[in-house]
Amino acid sequence: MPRRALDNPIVLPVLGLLLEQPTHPHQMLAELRRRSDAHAAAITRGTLYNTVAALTEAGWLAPLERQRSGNRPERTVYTLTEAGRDELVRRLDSQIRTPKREFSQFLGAVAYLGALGRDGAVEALTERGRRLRQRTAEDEQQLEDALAAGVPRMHVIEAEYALSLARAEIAWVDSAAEELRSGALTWPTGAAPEPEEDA
Amino acid sequence: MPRRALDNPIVLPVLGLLLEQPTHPHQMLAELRRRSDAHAAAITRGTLYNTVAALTEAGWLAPLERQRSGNRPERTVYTLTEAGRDELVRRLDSQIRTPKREFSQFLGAVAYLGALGRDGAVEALTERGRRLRQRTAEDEQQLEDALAAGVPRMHVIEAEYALSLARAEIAWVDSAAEELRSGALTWPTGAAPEPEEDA
DNA sequence: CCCGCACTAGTCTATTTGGACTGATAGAGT
DNA sequence: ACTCTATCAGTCCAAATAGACTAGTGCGGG
Repeated sequence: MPRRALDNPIVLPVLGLLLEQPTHPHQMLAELRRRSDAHAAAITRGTLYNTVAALTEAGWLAPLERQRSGNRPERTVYTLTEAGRDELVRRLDSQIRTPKREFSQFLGAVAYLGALGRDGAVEALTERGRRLRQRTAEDEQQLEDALAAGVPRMHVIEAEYALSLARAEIAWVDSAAEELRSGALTWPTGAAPEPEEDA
Repeated sequence: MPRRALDNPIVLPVLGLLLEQPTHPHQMLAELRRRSDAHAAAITRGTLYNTVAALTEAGWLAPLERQRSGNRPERTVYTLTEAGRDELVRRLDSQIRTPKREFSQFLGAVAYLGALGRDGAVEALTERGRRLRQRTAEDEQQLEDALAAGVPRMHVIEAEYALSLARAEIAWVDSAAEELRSGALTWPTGAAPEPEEDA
C-alpha cells in the first residue's frame, strides 16, 4: 500500500491531466510523454500505476468504467473526484506560492567547473551556449506558431516561462565563458580547489 | 550489485568532494548537506553507501584506510583513483556541454495555472514573487560577504549562476502576475481548459 | 496471405531507496 | 557522578521504482 506515493512528483501531472478529461493510465503515460509535460518524461509504468492506485485509495480519483476492445487487456478509465479537484488546487497553490530550491544537474556541475581547467571550461561553456541558443530558437518558433494558430496564451504559459529562464541561462553561460576567456574570472589554484587547512 | 547506481545524480557530488580530499561516507553526507551542495540535500544514507560501493567496484574510488577511534564503528576512508578523476572530468564536461531539459516542480505547476482561477493565480504568483525576492536578497548578501572575505570567485560561481536564474524567475513571475491583473493575459474558458473535441 | 513489427494495456519482479535502528562516545546540565 | 542528548558511522529492511515481460491486434510489404 503506497505510503509516500502521494507526494511523488508525478501526482500533479496526473491530477492535471484528469482535470481535462477522464482517461486510463496507459493513455496518461502516452499523453504526458507526448507533451513532455514537465518532467513527465521521467514517468515510468511502475510509478504511474502505483500512483494511480494510491490516488484512488486517497479518494482523489475514481474508476469510471472499464472498457475492453476485442481481446485486449481491459482498461480502467479514471476521473478526478470532487476531492481530487480540491487537492489539485491546494497543491497548485502551494507549489506556486512557495519557491523551493530545486535542483539541476547543471548547477551541480558548475560547482566543480574548476576541475575542467580554464580552456576546458571555456570550451564546454561555449558549446553549451551554442546548443542552448539553437534549442531556444526552436522553442521560440514553436511557441510563435502555436500562438499564430490561435492557441490561447494561457495554454502555452509554461513555455513562456521556460523560455525566459532559458534566455537567462544563455546570458549567464555566455558571460561566464567570456570572462574566463578574457581572464576577468581567474583560476584559484591548479585544477583542484586548493586543499586549505580545513575550512 | 548496484547497476544503475553509476548514473544516479549523486555520483557527481561524490566524485567532486573526493577531488578535494579523501573522506568516509558519513563525512561526505555531512559535508554535502552543509554545503547544500546542489541537490545534496536529497541524499540519503541508503543511496550514498550504495553509490560509494558501486563507484568502488567501478574502480573510480578506492578504500584508502580504515580507521576507528575508540569503540566507534569502523570507518573507511575513500580516495578518488586516477580513473575516477578522469571520469569526473568526462562527466563534468558532458553535463556542461549538453543542456538537458531539466525539470522543476514550478514549471509543472505553471502549466496548470489556469485551474487556480484568475484571482487565485494572481495571489499565488504575487506571493511567490515576494518570497523569491526576499530569498534572493539574502543570497546576494551572502555572496557579497563571501567575496568580501576573500573567497575566490571560482569557488562561488555556482551561486552566481543560481542568482542569475533567480532574478530571471522573479522578473517572469512579476510580469505574469501583472499581466493577469491588468487583463493582458486572459482566461480561455472557466477554470479548466476547454474540453476540445480532441486535439 | 503470411510474417514481422509496432502498438495497446497491463502485470510483475529484481533493484534501489528512504529512513528506522544500533550501539558507541562526548559533552551539558543538575 | 549520573542522566540526557547530540554526534558518530554504519547496517538493514520494508516500500517504491525501473523497466522486462505478457499477450492480443492491426497493418505494411514481399
